Amino acid sequence: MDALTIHEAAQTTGWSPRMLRYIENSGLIEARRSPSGYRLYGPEELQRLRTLRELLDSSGMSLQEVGFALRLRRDEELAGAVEAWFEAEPARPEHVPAGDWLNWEQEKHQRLLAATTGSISQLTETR
Amino acid sequence: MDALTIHEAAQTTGWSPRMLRYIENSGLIEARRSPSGYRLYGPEELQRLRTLRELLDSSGMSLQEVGFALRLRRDEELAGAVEAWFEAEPARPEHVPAGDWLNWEQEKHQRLLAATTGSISQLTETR
DNA sequence: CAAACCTTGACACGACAGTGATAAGGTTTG
DNA sequence: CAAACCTTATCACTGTCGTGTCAAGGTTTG
Repeated sequence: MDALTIHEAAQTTGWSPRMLRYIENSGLIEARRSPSGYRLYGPEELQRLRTLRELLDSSGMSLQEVGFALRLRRDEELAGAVEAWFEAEPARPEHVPAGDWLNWEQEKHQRLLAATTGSISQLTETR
Repeated sequence: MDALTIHEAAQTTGWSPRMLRYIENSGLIEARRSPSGYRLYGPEELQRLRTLRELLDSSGMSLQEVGFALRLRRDEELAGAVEAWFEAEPARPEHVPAGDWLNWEQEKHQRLLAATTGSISQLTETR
């Protein structure tokens, strides 16, 4: 039986059992379950728990941010939308007729949205 | 003078002046300043403010998460550490002698740390 | 010069993240 | 079978995010 129960896993990884459950339903590290529903932590999960702690400590990230990073790499569309927002930055217009620039920006906004966010924009409509 | 003051910018973008300042010191969108220190929002900033709102609304991200995404793309080392953590996932050991596996994980952890986090590890030491 | 802006800093408040503790009930095991 | 686990759910508390508001003081402008 090369798997630990939640208390044992907590022991070797330095997390509390509470946090192990919390981490699990944040989607970061899920333990497999015994027939009766007990969490079982194998070598891989213990490894990830230890490196997770290390990651948080050394980088100053929050659990939630790691969760977000996970979301970013799982959700292609989300990553694309974020990417698009950052990429749009350098696009500074040089010469637009005075009085028109504000409006021009509005239109550009529309164009960009249509071009970049793709199916996300369905959800947005005219709100 | 093709730039708006903070109130005007708030007006056209739908943010409050308060939030414009908040967004600024979260590092997301910085307005240039007039000689006396007033924030001045040009076309580009207005554009970004509008698309930022769109991004938040359509993707369900928080401001803080966009801020984190920014940090991720500015801080190479941070991105590397996160990447390394996710990449380590599939590396599941197949056969380790019974009784040794727990220890093996410990060592692997050390190796991985040394290999991936680079100069970050200086900060971590033996804490 | 007074009204209407702007600045930074602070207090406040609801929502949520992170975490412990505790309750009510099922499982494993000496 | 009782002790020592496990499960989910909930209450509670601290801290941070997102946001408004207000204070004290500088700037712009009719």
